[in-house]
Amino acid sequence: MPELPEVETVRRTLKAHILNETITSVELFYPKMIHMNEDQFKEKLKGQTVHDIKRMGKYLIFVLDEDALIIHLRMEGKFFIKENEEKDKHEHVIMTFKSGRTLRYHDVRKFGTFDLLPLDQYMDKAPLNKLAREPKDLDLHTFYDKIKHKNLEIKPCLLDQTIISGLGNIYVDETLFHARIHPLRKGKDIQIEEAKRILDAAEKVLDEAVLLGGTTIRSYTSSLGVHGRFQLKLQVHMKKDEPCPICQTKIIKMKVKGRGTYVCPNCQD
DNA sequence: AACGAAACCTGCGCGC
DNA sequence: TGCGCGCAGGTTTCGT
Repeated sequence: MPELPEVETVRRTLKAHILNETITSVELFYPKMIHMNEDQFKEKLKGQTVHDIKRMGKYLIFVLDEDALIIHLRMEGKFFIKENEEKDKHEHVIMTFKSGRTLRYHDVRKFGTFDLLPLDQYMDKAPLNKLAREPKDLDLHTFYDKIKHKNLEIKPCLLDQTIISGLGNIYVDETLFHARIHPLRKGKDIQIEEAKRILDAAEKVLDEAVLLGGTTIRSYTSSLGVHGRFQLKLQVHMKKDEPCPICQTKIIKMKVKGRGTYVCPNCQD
């Protein structure tokens, strides 16, 4: 669920709360989510201070003294800041700071990932080295060159973070609706003018969603208690059988490469 | 190389 | 009430 706007919202909220905090200890309850030795992970983090929190696509980057902690929330990852409270069943990483406060990583599905890499290397290694730019920074021709030979449908192209970053299932549906492009169109059949419409629509959709604090579709609490409001602006996603806001045709739900996909069969072609 | 499918997980809502 | 099943979805891994 967290796509670029939700991750950006988490970034801003987290930064306001834990900037300049120094890590005194780390507890790890699901070691599979880090991609290194558990003891090394804890030892390296200990003593480092959070100097900045950045974001690239859907990744959060904690800038520490020596290392970058690169976090992907995947489907359901979220953070909470607590004092001494008891550990929740779904908290998999707990960082304790000098102030006594703790940062809890909570993830029911356990899909999230943490990677710790030296500051001078993290851009050149997985998971960030192949990440594409996000819509506002992506050059039209760079984007067009990556899709123009693809036999793959445009929707999965847009979900591919090495082609364009930041979009997930919700915002791809919204982007294609605004661009008036059907999700089943092949990448190679997209004209450059249409590619421009897609980039413009993606930028606009993401910008507005960031302004509204992202989308909260699930009923349970979001990261740090922040609730987004963009769900109120969704045009097609989750709108099966409702009238298209432009032409009143019923929105249909279909599967595209296994993903639930909402489309106005009249506006998008 | 390029694509498809399965895997990673858990909770929820459904039909029976 | 309880059970099994499909579904949800971002990304990696494995297979073709």
